[in-house]
Amino acid sequence: MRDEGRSPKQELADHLKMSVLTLRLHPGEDLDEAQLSQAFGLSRTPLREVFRQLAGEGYLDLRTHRGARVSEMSHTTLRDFFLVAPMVYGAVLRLAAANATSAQIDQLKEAQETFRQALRTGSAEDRTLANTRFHEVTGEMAGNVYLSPSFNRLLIDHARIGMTFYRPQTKRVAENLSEASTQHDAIIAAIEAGDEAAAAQLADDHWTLSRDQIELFVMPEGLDFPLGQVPGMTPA
Amino acid sequence: MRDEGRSPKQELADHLKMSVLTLRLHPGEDLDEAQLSQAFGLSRTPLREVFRQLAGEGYLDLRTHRGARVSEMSHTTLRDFFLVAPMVYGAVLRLAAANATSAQIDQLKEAQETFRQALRTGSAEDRTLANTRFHEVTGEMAGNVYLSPSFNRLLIDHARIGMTFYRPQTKRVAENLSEASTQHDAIIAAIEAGDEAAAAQLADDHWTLSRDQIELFVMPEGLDFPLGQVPGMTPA
DNA sequence: CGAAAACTCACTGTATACAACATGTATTTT
DNA sequence: AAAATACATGTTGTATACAGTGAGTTTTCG
Repeated sequence: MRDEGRSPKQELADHLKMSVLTLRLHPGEDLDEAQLSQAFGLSRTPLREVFRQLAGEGYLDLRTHRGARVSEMSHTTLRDFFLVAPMVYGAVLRLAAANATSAQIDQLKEAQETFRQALRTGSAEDRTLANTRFHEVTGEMAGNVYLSPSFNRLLIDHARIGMTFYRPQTKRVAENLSEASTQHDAIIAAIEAGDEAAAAQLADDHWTLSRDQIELFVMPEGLDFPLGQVPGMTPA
Repeated sequence: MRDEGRSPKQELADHLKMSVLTLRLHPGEDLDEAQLSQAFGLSRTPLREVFRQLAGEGYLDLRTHRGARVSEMSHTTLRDFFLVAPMVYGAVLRLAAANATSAQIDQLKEAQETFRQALRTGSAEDRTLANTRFHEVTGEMAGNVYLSPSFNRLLIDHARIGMTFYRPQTKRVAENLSEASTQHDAIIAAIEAGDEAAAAQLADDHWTLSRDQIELFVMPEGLDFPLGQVPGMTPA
C-alpha cells in the first residue's frame, strides 16, 4: 500500500484495465465519458487523458468524434497473436533470467502464490488477473523498452482469449491449469538460477500448453453421431 | 493531400515526431506547453492529449508535475536495442513479404525513391526521415498489432542513433548508405515476390550493415601512435 | 559565513463552460 | 408512400479559469 487511496486517475486506469482483461468490458463495447467521470469523481479532462493512455497501451480504441471503445478482437488479431506470441514470450523469459533482481524475484513468487490461491478458491476472473500479473512481472524483469510494448499487448489479449476459452470448468481445464502452475514454479527456478536456456525452453513449453488449450476449444473433437441422428439440433 | 491543412493537433504531433527523430529535439530535452500551444494555435488541453499519445508511442516521457521530455537514450537503451532489433526486424520483413498489398508495395517504392533522392541531394535529416518512412511502410505491411508497437519504438531510436553516428560525411559512410539503398531495392523485390525466406535474410543483412556502421563509430580503430607521441592531445 | 526554513513564482493538473460535430427523427417534397 | 432534407439532441473536442505542486530564492537563525 503506497499512500492510502492512489489518485482517482490511477484508480480509473486500473479499473478499466481490469475490466478489459476480465471481459467485464467486452471487445467493441462503448465507454461513456459522462458516466465514468461521475462514477470516479473526475472531470472529463483527466478522464480523456486516461483514455488516450490506455489506447496507446492497446486496451482501448479511440475514434474521433465517436468516443472510446474497448479494442476489438477479430479472427485476424487471433492469427496475429499466434504468430508473434511464441517469439516474444521466449525473448522475454530469456532476458528475465539474465536480468532479474532479487526484489523482482520476490514479486514473482508473490504473484505465483496469488495465482495458486486463485486456482483453488478463485473465479475465472481471479485466475486470469493473477496469471496476467505473473507474466507482467516477467516483463518487468526483462526490462527492455523495445520489447515491453509488444509483450504487454500480447498479455492483454492472452488474458481475454483465456477468459473466452478457459471458461468451461471441465476436468481437462483444471489439469491444464495445474500444469501451468507447475510450469510457473519451474520458470521461477530458472530465473532465480539465471539459466537463460532453461527459461527460453520453459517459455516454449508454457506457450505450447496454452496454445493446445485454446486449440481444444476452437477446434473441439467432432461430435460422434451418424448423420441425421444428432439430438437437440435446431436449425437456424 | 487530404483536405488542405490537417487538424492542428495532427500537425503538432507530426512536427514533434519529426523533431524527435531528427534530434532537432534531443533526448532529455524539456518541452514547454505554453510555447507549443501558442506556436500551433492550440490550447493546452488538446496539446496535453498529444503529449500523452506520443508518450505512449515512445517519443516522449511524462513525469507528473514536471512536464514532458523527449525520451532518453542511455547506454542501457542502446544495449536493449541491439538485443531486440534483429529479431523484430526479421519478423516484420517476413510478415511483410507474406501480407503486403499492391497498394502498400507502391507506397514502399515511393518511399525508396524519396530515400534515393535524399541520398543524392538531401541533408542527414532528410535521409533519416526517408529511411524511417521506408521501414514504417514495411511495418504497415506486416500489419501485426502485436509486433507494431515494438517495431515502431525501434524505428524511433534507430533514427536517432543513425543521426548520431552517421553524421560525419566520410567516404565509408557514403558507401554504406549506397549499399543500404541497394538492399532496400532487394527488399522490395522479395516482398513483391512474396518470398518470406529471402525477406528474412535481407532483414538480417540490412541489420548487419547498420550495426557495423554503428559499431564503427562507437568503437573506432585505435589511433596508431606509440605511447607518449599522440599529437594534439590535451588532458582533461 | 553556512545551513535550514519559509516564501515566491512558474508550471502542471483539474474543472467547467462553450463550440463543433454526428446521429436519429420529423418534416417536406415528389 | 418513399426519399431526401432539415432539424433537434446528445456527445465529443477545445478554451479558459482556477487550484495544487515543486523548484528556486530569499530570509532567518545558529
